[in-house]
Amino acid sequence: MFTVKQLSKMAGVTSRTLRHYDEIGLLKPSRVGDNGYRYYGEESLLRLQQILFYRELDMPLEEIRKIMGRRDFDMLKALEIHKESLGKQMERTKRLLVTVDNTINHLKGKKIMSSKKLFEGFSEEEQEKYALEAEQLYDPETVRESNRKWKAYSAAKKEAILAEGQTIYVDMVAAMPKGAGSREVQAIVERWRKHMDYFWTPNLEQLLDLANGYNDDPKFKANFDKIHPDLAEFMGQAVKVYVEGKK
Amino acid sequence: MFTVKQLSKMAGVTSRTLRHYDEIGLLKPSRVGDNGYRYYGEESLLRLQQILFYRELDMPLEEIRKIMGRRDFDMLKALEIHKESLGKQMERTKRLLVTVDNTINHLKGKKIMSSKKLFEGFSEEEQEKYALEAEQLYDPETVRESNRKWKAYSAAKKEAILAEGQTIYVDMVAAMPKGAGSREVQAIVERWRKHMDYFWTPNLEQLLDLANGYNDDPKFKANFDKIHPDLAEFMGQAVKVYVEGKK
DNA sequence: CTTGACATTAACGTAACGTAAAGGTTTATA
DNA sequence: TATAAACCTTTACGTTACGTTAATGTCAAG
Repeated sequence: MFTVKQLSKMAGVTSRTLRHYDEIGLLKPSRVGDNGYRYYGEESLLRLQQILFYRELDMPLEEIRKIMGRRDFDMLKALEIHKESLGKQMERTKRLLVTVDNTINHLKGKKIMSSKKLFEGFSEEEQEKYALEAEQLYDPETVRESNRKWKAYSAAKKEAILAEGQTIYVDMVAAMPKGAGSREVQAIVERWRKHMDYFWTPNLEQLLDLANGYNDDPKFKANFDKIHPDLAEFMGQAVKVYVEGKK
Repeated sequence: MFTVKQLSKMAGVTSRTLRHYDEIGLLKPSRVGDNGYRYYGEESLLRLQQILFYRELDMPLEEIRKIMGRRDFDMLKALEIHKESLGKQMERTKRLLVTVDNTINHLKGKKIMSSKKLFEGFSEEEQEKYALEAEQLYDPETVRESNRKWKAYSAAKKEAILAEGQTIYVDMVAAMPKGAGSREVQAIVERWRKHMDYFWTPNLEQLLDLANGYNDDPKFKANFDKIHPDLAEFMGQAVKVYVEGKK
């Protein structure tokens, strides 16, 4: 068990940072003493390391929390992806070094640079930086494939489950005119929650994240759009009402 | 001449960012039209590029402004230092990649890692990142050496000037009990300002930055401490009063 | 001459902590 | 055993570098 100071020194962060991560639920201490002191165990080390890798790529803490909160979060897979991302970062820095050299020669009059060449390496699809990591987030393939529960079902059962999902979404579309807060819609959300049980059992917060994921992730959204263009957003609202009602 | 949108697209920043840089005086447009539109010329390109290089190393905008506001700011020299700094960044990333690999093997049970090895590459003298760049700021050697005015003096004259500086600081220490706002101290500040003229003629804001630099820069402060432990701080206060009185 | 893409200022919002302030706890040492 | 140094706590306001409306003005093209 490590104290705040010990862990912070090891990882090169301040104790304020650890307290902040506790506050936002990103890294909770393994144990809290009667005196209120935070104590971190070995597991915390690996988790903090992961957080720092994500942070290294300027990923918002909120998103880090979402990714690491996933039921199918795989640390080994995450580390492999970090390797790729860090590699991209190195390439970016290399391009910047080239730009520096070019600019030096430009200033010495040995070379002429176009306006846009001056900024080569800075932007250039800057979202691609941690795009890889983010992709890991709400890709339905990944979600199902990596799930033990799902794998255990027979082929026939899988078919049936997927069909059930379809009817739920179709029913939801039919109920949309009633409004997200209506009894009918909320009943369907209840069915949807039970349905999710086939894959994994999310808590209320994760349930909300999942429904919002329908909006955020393009692949997921595309599937919903096929049923109805407003379904994805409607689901988000309906689940929000549902979750708030449960608390 | 480029519009906000054009420049922002080239450099990969938002127009809000450019407006912000204008606000804080980091990058002013070359010309402002009667309609209030900002127009940026070729010089702005190089300046923005510099800013982005500094920003790449997580340097606060305020510090960037200070460095680039220096009378002896040398773009070529700055670019050379960027090369070094970016090189350090690459080494850091390399170490992180090693840490990723080590952790992977650790998780696979092929290796045992010490707690601190888990965080290798994250901190490790993290201040050194742009220490090089910041050093350029208030290092008296750099300042004097790179100054044309100073170089032009004869050896004897240089001696005399440095001696004059000493008497000013000694007089200042003697006047400290009178208080920073006292007539005596303010008179010495006036002498000090004239004295600075031998090196370069700063405006009021730069004068304040310089005096504060006596506090911030360890090398500079060490020299002052030899005369009196409170001199550096006192100078800052006295000059602050002086500058505020002049405005 | 209108429409759409651009520009402006003003002002409030946010993320990830930094930085006191005011106070309890633990540990080393005299 | 006392007491100081070094740790820990919560509370709360401050800061940086913009993002994000909102309300409005301007310019280029059809």
